[in-house]
Formats: sequence, C-alpha cells, structure tokens
Amino acid sequence: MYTAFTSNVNSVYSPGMIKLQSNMATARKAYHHGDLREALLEAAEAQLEREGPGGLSLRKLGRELGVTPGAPYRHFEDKDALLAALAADGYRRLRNEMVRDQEAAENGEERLKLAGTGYLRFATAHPELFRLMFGWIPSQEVPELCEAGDAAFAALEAILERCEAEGRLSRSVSEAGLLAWSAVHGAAFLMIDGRLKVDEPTPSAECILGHMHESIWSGIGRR
Amino acid sequence: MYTAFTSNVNSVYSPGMIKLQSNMATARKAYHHGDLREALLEAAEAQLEREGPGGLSLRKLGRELGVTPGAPYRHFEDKDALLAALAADGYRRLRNEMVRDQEAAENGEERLKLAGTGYLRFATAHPELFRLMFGWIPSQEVPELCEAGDAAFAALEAILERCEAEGRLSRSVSEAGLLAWSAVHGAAFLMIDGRLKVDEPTPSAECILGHMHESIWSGIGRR
DNA sequence: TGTACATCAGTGAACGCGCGTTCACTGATGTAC
DNA sequence: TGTACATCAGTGAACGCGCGTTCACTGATGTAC
Repeated sequence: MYTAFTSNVNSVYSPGMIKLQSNMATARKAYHHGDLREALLEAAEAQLEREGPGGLSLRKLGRELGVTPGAPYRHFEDKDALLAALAADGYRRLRNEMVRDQEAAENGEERLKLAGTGYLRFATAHPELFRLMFGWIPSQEVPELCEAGDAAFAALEAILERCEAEGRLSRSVSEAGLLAWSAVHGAAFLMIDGRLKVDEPTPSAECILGHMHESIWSGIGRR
Repeated sequence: MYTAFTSNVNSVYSPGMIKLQSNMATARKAYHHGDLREALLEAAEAQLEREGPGGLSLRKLGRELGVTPGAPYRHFEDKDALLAALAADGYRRLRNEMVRDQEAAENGEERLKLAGTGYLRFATAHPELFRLMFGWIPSQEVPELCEAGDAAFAALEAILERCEAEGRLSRSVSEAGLLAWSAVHGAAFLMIDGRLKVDEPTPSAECILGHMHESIWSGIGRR
C-alpha cells in the first residue's frame, strides 16, 4: 500500500547544497524509500510555503510521501530537528543568493547592491522559510543553525570591509552594517507581508532595491 | 469551582485604547465574570509573549481565567477573531508609541527619530505581539485590522510630509518612507530575534536608533 | 559466485494529548410596568 | 418599590480531529568469507 508511490524520488529539486545519495535509480517501488531524508526536507518546505508554519506536520509529510508516521523518525530525532535542518539549509541558500554574481561587480557599492537584491530575491521566493529562519527559536541550540546564520551575515560584513578598504565608507563597518542589513531585512519582511506598494502592487526584489539603494548608499558611503 | 478566582478582574492592565466597562466593582466572585472580553485579550497577550504563537489556545485561556471552554465564544466568534483583535490593538499601541513625545521635537528630523525610537520600543517590549501583527494572516480580511495597520503607517507618512514641507528631505516622501520604515522595521526584527549585538548583547531601542539615525538621515534628509 | 548474517529503514498499531467548537442548559442581570 | 420577563453570559459535557512520538516487528540491503 505504501510502496506504490515513490515518484517523488525522481524529483529534480535538491534543497540547498546537500548532495543526494546516488542509490536513487535502484530505489523505485522499493520497500526502502531511497532518500527519504531529502524527500522529507523537500516536502516540508513545500508544505511550509503552502500552508504556513501551523500546517507543517510530520504525519502529513509521511502521508504525502507514502510512508508510515514512524518513518521520519529514522532521519530526524523529532520535529524540531527537521525544522532546524530546514532553517539551516535556508541560511545557506540565502548566503548563496547574496554572493551570486559578485564577480560581475566593479566596486564595493555594486557588490552591496547585488547582495541586497539577492537577499530580497530569496525572501520573496521563500517567504515562509524566511520567516522560519528568523522567527523560530529551536527548543535547544542547534550549532549547525547558528553557523549557517552567522555565515550569511559574514558575507555582508566581508562586502562592507572591502568597501572600507576601498575608502568608500563614510561610517564604521558596524554602523554601515547595521543600516544596510536592517534596511534590506525590513524591506524583505514588508514585502512578504504585502505591505509595500511601490510602482506595482507586488514589486520585485530589483524594483524595491532600486528604490532603496540610493538612500542606503548616501547614508553610509561616498563616491 | 470556576467562580473562585476572579482576581484578574482587578488587573491594572488595559490593552490599548478600549475602555473597560465599569461594572467591575460589582462583578467579583460573580457567576458572570464582569469583563471577560478584556480579560481574555489581556491573558492572551501574556500567553503569547510567554509561550509563543503555538502556545496560545482558547481552552488554556479559559482555564487560566477560571472559566469554561465555551465561555470565550460569547465574546469572540473564533480563535482568529481574538487574534485579530489582539493584532489591531497592537497596531493602535504601536502608533501611540510612535507619536508619543512628538510635541517635544523641534523639527522634522527629531520627530522622525522619536517615532523610530517608539517603534523599536514597542517591538522590543512586545516581541511576539509584534510578530503576530506583521506575520500572521487572518483567514478572512478583518477591516479593523487593516485600518489600525494603515493608521500606524500614516503616522510615519505625516512626519515625512512635514519634513518635506520644511524643505528637509533630499528624496520623495515615498522613497524616504521606504528607507526609514524598512530600516526601523528591520532593526526591530533583528533586535527581537537577538541578532543585533551593538555595544551591549541586548541593546535598547534608544541605543540602536542612536546608531542608525545618522545613517538614515544622511540617506534621505539634509540639514 | 554463493551464502550467512548484521544492519538499516521501513511497517502498523497504539498511546495519550490538547485542541477548537457546539449545544442544550441555567443562573444572573437589567428593564418595563 | 416590587414583580415578570427577556436577555445576557456563563456551565459542563461531548464531538471529532490530528498531532508527536514510541515500539516490537520485518523486509531489504550490503558485507565478509
């Protein structure tokens, strides 16, 4: 009964940077799922985006993947562990989005703008995941989660340090970081909460950052 | 059994601007609670802050107030209605915090700074309520909620318009509003998520806005 | 290449829980006369 | 001031639900010889 549906195994999706194990080809229609861990993460993220944080349940996940309620516990100690893995993966992808295309930039100002755009792009593409990453507090500390979060912030800091080295900052790195991060972070939340109506009713990441970058840069930089 | 505890009726707390009905004095130890509606809102907010959004339940609320599980339904159609009332009240108080002390300000720039400080003060004092206000989407539109939210934003807009009238803005009101609101909103979230470590590990609203205001104002204003 | 065996990743049934909500009811309150 | 009555705001029991988690089990897989 449960073994009939394993189509999800063939999914194209691969959350984050975790490599899929390669025993997938032989796993279809098997008693063993093949890669239930990845499938759970994938389905969990979809469920989260679809139904919000309240709608995410391990049982539902199992049902969706054609697997018994107990099965997820072979891969995650409990629900919190799954959420933490989801959030950590989110931070890694957020960071990727921020540093993407950085080589194309000619100077610090451009790098900052690209990173901000990436930040907004991530938040608007995965609003509930973004909310989970920043709003949810695990019942006990998860080192993987802290590291991934710090790494994302470190990417911003590195950019600002290069700006400073180029002599393009009118403030300290930490004050510049406070404004830049706050502004982009705030805009991200306002966007996903549907509270920003600039030009269009649901403006794009590029549009919003286009409207904000000049203000940010006059606030913290010089040309 | 349920009538033994009505001490909450005497609470000093009065959420938002709603006036308490004044039959409280006669209500103690009564079969009728006296002002269950207000008591529910008050207890709900405390419960929200104490245990997070997942820990808020109507049944628990009833238990806490010494009242039957059915009782809350005399005052709120369902759980969503209570949440909406909570959020709407939050917006009203947020607005109050923003416009507080405005008369003390000498010019637009100072007004903006005071409003920002009030915003952060509210968010850090009521973090879970703040998250509810901005993160939660009611299953059906609640006009009261929209109005209260719009009114809070309108307070910011009014300040920026006065800045413009004084000739102190270097950008359009809407671009200035985008930066100012995003920056303060983002800082609010970063603060309540414990991600801001400037000077102290948990800096105050005044401290954070002190560090941000110069950057914001060089971004959007002139002196 | 074939077999024995340890390990892994599932099954399926069950546990206890707390929740939102409904409903027929009743005690308290306030009002009209 | 006293009484009849409508309305209000509770009671208490019940409904059905889905959830997280556990556990003894078993089929599938991979490895050592």
